[in-house]
Amino acid sequence: MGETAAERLAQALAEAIIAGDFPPGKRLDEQQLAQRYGVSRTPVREALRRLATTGLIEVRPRRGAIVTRVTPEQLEELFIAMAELEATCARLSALSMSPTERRRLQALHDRMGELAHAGDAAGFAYANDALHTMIYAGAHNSVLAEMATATRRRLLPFRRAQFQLEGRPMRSHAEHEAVVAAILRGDAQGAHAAMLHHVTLVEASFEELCGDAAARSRGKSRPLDALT
Amino acid sequence: MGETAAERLAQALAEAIIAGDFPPGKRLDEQQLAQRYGVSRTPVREALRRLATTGLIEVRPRRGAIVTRVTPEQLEELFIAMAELEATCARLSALSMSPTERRRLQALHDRMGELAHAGDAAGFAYANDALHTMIYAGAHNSVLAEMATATRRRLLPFRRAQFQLEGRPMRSHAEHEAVVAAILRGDAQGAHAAMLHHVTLVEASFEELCGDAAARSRGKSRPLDALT
DNA sequence: AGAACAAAAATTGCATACAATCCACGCATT
DNA sequence: AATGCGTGGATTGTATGCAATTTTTGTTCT
Repeated sequence: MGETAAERLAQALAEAIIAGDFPPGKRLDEQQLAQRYGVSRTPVREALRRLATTGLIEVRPRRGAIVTRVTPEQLEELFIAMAELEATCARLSALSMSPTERRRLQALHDRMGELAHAGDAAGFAYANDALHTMIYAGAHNSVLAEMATATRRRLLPFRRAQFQLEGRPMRSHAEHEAVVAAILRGDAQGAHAAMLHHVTLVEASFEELCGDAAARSRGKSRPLDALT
Repeated sequence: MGETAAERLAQALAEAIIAGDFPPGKRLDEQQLAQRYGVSRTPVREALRRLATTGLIEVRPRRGAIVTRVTPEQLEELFIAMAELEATCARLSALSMSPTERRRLQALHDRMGELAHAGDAAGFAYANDALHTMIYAGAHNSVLAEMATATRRRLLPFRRAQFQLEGRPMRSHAEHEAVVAAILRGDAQGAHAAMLHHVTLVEASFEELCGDAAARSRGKSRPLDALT
């Protein structure tokens, strides 16, 4: 038990929410959660406050906590923010990645090509995370990296089923090609543009996956569920 | 007392830290703070956790909270992150500001020119915040705006005395000119570049203000104090 | 004298008790 | 019948007590 109970609880709750055990808008009763996880209300409260800072839940003073209802508009903003953050990291990576980092980036990208060809969606998804994380790190700025990973985590519920789309890994790989090539040749503007393009296509693919539910309900601002 | 005690405490502590009442590295004793503010340890704990998420303090499990010691390297990263965030907002503003927003931006910029000429450093500093906030808003992305304001807040202790530098408002105004002009003419790349340039110069001006303490101690990673 | 170990003191984390606020339901009034 | 108000229940916010862990201090041995 190296960590504190509140920390573990926050992790467990985050996973539960992402997994969809608690639907958006669900009220999170402190006493109930305390019983369910076998602790007192104090660490539950601390975990809730912590989750609130990640945007997963909202706590209104004296009115309890609820799982965040994310409207299509907010989702769009999140995707755009992630695109801009990743594009910025890609630009900085093009400028300041070390030779070693560039070699590793190339190696991972090549391996992802094999995975895409082999049709290994799960493996590709895992490696995809590593690739993006590598680009965050290559920017050599922990503040930006932290923001990017946080935003990525926040979008995770909506990107989960992404790579089950037929042919998505192959297309992703092709888009990565432009990003990686630009970074490797030190083309800052090119890396920025290519990454922006890539994430935009990922978002488009997401809307396609939803059966365009997001687009159709755009005007009504109906909150969305995560993909299960 | 509409708000909760923890909320008020967090605000009070943040102001105290920014004002320099608690120097970086200072240990924040829960009991001590509880007595000092006339509440129990519980809201103190909650306030500390909340401040930790803003980066103002650090809480190590079972080892208490300390005011964050920010090294020159971290400060550099914060400045760069802010520059990139603001540049991104400027780029998006160039693309998507409404005519009304553009008019208001122009008006504020003009007014700041008068303030700079009049030598009203305090007024200029206040309007400066409004200008940057306006550009965050013009990006029409609350996620990015939130990140930018948070980073700006976090750098506040180090930018406080900025505009007392002789001639800084005039130079700032000239740099803003390029940013505002690019936004108004819808020049995305130009707005991005101009804003990046501006914030970089602000950072340079900060280092000058420190008597180059930051630059000189770069190799030793000695934490910095805020500007009082 | 300095280092290593042990016990005590202090501080944080968690549990429980109490107080304040919000919400729902019911009743009275218009 | 609908709206406003009041009371009771439920839920969150705060205080305090206890357990666990860290830090300090004192002692002893090299």
